[in-house]
This record gives sequence, C-alpha cells and structure tokens, in this order.
Amino acid sequence: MVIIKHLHFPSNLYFYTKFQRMIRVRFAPSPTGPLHIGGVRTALYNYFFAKKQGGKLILRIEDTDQTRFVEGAENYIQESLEWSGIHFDEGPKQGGEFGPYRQSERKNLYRQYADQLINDGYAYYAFDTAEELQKMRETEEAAGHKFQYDSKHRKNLKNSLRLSKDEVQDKLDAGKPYTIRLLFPEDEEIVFTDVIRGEVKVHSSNMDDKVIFKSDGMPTYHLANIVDDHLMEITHVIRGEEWLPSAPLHVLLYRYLGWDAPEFAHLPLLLKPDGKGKLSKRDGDRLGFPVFPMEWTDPKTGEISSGYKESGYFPEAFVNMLAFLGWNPGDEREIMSMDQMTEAFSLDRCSKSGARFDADKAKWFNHEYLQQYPMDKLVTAFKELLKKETIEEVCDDYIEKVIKAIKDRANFVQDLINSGLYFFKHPESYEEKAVKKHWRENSASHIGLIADEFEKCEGWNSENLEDIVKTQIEKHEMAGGKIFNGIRLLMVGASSGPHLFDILEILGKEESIIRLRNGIERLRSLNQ
RNA sequence: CGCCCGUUCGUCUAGUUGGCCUAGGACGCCAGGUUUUCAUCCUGGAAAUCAGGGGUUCGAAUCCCCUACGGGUGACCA
Repeated sequence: MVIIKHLHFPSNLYFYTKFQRMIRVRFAPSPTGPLHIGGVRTALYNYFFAKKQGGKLILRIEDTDQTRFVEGAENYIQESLEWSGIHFDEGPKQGGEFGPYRQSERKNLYRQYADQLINDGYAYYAFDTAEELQKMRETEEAAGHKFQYDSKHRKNLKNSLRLSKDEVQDKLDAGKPYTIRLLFPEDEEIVFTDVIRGEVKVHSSNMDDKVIFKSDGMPTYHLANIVDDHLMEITHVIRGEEWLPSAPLHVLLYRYLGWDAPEFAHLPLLLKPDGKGKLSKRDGDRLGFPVFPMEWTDPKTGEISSGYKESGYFPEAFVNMLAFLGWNPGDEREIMSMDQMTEAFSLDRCSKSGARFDADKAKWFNHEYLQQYPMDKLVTAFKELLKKETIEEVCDDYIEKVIKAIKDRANFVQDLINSGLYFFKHPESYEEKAVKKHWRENSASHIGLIADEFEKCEGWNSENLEDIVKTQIEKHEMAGGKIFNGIRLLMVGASSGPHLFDILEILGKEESIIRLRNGIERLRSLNQ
C-alpha cells in the first residue's frame, strides 16, 4: 500500500481494479455529550457491515465545534463502544495509517480544499457577520418570507461574488472575519442513490449556500466530513437519517472536489416509546429505562443519566436488542450473538421507518441471556452484589445451587439477589398479607409436627422431603395448602420463590429446621 | 411553512422479484393447565379490512398517482 502511495495511485482505485475494493466504514460521533443508544446502533451496523465483508471500521472524532466541547465525552464514547463489544480497527486510541483521527488534530488539512473550491469557482468568501444574518432572517420572516443564503439573496450580501476583487482583497488584508460558502447551482436536480432508500432527489433551489469554513478557522462538519472520508478512503457512509437532508450538499462537495463519492446508507431513527419525536435524553428517566449505554454524569450540572451497564444489562443482550430495532436476519431467530448477527447482516434488510423503543422487550432480551449465561460468570457477578448486602464468605457451590433454582424468573443478576436473599439470611419479617392468607390457628402445631419429622430425616433432598410432608398431611388430615404455604412463609418470609422442597433442600436440614422453629415462635407471639 | 424520508397487530417486525397471505413470528396482554406459592413452564386466545382513496392487472400488503398522518431537516451545531 505504501508503494502505491508513492506512485500517486489512490490505493482504493488500485484494489478496485486489481481485486475488489477494500471496504472501509467509519463511525464519526461528536464529543458533545454522552453517546445515545441510537448512536450505538449506528456504530453497530457499521461494525457488522465492515466485519461481514472483511473490511475496516474506523472511529473518527468530529470535534470541529470548539464551543460544544464537553469534558469526558470522548472518553465516554470510547468506553461505551468498548463495553458494547464494538471494536475499531483504527481510531484515536488504536491509531492507524490514516490518522490523526480527531478532526481538531487535522485542523490544518482542510483549508487547502476550501481554497481549491474558491479557485475553481465553487465557493466564495462571505463577510456578513452572524449577527447581520440573524437580523436579516428575522426581518424577512416577520414579513412572511423565508431567508436563505441562496441565489436570490447572495447578490445583495457582502461576499466575493458581489464585491470587486480589490474590495475583497482589502477586507482580507484588513483581517476582517469571513466564512467560506459553497456556491450552489441555481437550477439543478441533485440526485443520488441511498442504499436503503433508493434514489433521492433534491432541487438545488431548495438548498442554501452552506458555510464550509467558519470564521474561527475551522471547517464545518460538511467540509471536514467529506475531506476526511475521502482521505481515509471510506467506501460506505452509514449514518442516521438526520443527515439525509444534507446529503445532496455532500454529493456536490465530492463532485466539486473532483472525488468519487462513497455509497450512502441513511438509517431510520429510534423513536420515543410514547408520543412523538425521536428518542431523547429526557425520555429515559421519565419512562424508567436508560437512553445511554453507560451512566453519565454531566460535568457542568452534575446531573446523572442512567446507563444499561449499571442497570444490569449484559452487553451482549443490549447489543442484540439494539440491532433488532430496525434490522432482522430474515428468519425467525431473535437471540443472536455478535458473530451470528455479523454473518446475517446486510443493509438491505434494514427497515426504512423509525423504530419505537420498547423497554419490555429490552428486558426480555436480558432475561434470555441470563438463562444462557456461563454459570461461573453469574456466580462472580452474584457475589459482587452480595457484598453490597454485607454477605460474604459463601461458597460458590451454594451460590450456584441458588442461582439455578431462581434464575428462570429473573431478568437481571440484581433480580437474583432481590428474590433470593432469603437463601443467605433468615427472613427478618413475614409479609403481612401472606401471614393473613396462609397462617391459621393450628399452623404452629401442624408445622411443628412436620419439623419433628424433619429432624428424623436421613436423606435430605427435595423428593424425600415432599414425601415426608405429604405423609404427615394425610396422617393428620391437615389442610395441604396451608401447610405448604405456611412452610414457605417461614423459609422465605413471603409467598414466592421456586418449588418449596427445592428451597428446603438448598437451605439444608439444620437451617430449615431453625427457620421452622423460630418462625413458629415468632408467629405465635404475633397471633396473641 | 419549504424540502426530504416514511406508513403491516399496542410495540419490534416477516412479507423484497405481484398469486402458496383466509397476512407469519416475537415482546406485551388475556384465558386455561401444571406447580397445593410465584415473576417460571406448557397450551390456547384476542390483536393489523396491510394509513385512506383512486388506478394498473385475471390477480396487489407488494407497482403507479393523490390525500392524510408520522418523522427528519431548514445554524459560522454535529
């Protein structure tokens, strides 16, 4: 590849003719805050696309707007993507031969292309200040007209199209601030093909002369994006639908710069679960689900937004759920690994319409992953959480038994703790409702009788225990339901949990009998 | 308001080249069963006249047009 560059051959062209063009895609977030799950999904699709075709995935940080810089945002983005299992081949951290990968570090690269556009007559200097334009916009709108910096207005504004060469040079020499704007054609249908949507047409008269170079010496997104995509030899631009309206501008930029444009694919947006509009930061905490992959603390306000990671989602489940919002493999599989999804991925299986986020389905995905999760990892995670309950020194075998007994009704590891804490400590109290419903006058004596039988039990396992209890129920003509539920109450402290005799087996003989005896005492005093 | 994109059960969607669609699956919901608990499990059910209206065709969810609705965008933001 290096040799080819010396020969001034664009390497892509070389590969295109010789073999097949090397696929290169990029995810290009702006570090203005935490990465939204919609962004994660875009990164994910880029990842699938690249991996499927043996191509490269590039991370590029688009930080051309210095005023919107947010402390910690870039780091957050990198960590979130890493946690999600989306790995990049090139980027600020991993480097690469097309670097640097932060636009702020490429600053001096862009100006020459803006100059080239001016020299070729495709762009011009504009000396109007932001305030002047704002004022004009307001007065025009007040009069019921729309204001655009376009073919109608540009001849009356302060720019190099109207001003004489000398006037322009004077202003430049005087150091007057200016922007560089792209000169849009007056009457032309701009057409391009979107991989997902097909042919998209926009008439040039509906576009205005976009600023491509700002007065602060930085390019705007539009210029930087095109220059970098070209220099980095990006073959496919897969991004959110919010970019579709400016795609014609990008197409034009490629043409004016004399470059081949990459393929475009505009993904549909993630929508709010309720109401209108796209999913936003506020929706998450309002509706009780995270909008961000990881927890984020706003450096200015200190405001905390919850994350999937901290809410107990497995990254594999998170990514699986996200991938299915706008894509599916075409068969009836739903639980798929990163590799399986990569294998099945294709852009023409992406839907065109926005997907409403569904928190219930997200939980279901995690439930499914919890069932499959490697036991040793589950035990480790469980122990971590157990520490927070100030319970330590429990052997792994015991934890494993507990997890096996209760995981099928849990969505998160945290659920395992919430619904299984009684396996690690005596019930502190007995749920009032359950007591009322299941505890009778004679419960104490009947269950006491059963406890006596338990003492004699040799083979302490679920089946034997069930036999013992059933035998006693028959022998003494006890009310079966009350006995079962009564014992459960004394073991759990509530009327929930797995099969009763499995609970007894796990708890063990000694502990079970203690709970029975203690419980009987406590409930007796309660009844009086 | 202009421009662009979209529209199949409540939600995610299958359906891509018109016929096997009396529209399939999943989540959620409801009912029954099992478990003498339950947030599990099993079985079943309701749920989309394919946004509406016009065409084209022997035949349309699938093609065309119009309307409605939804979304995006309209910065010296990305």
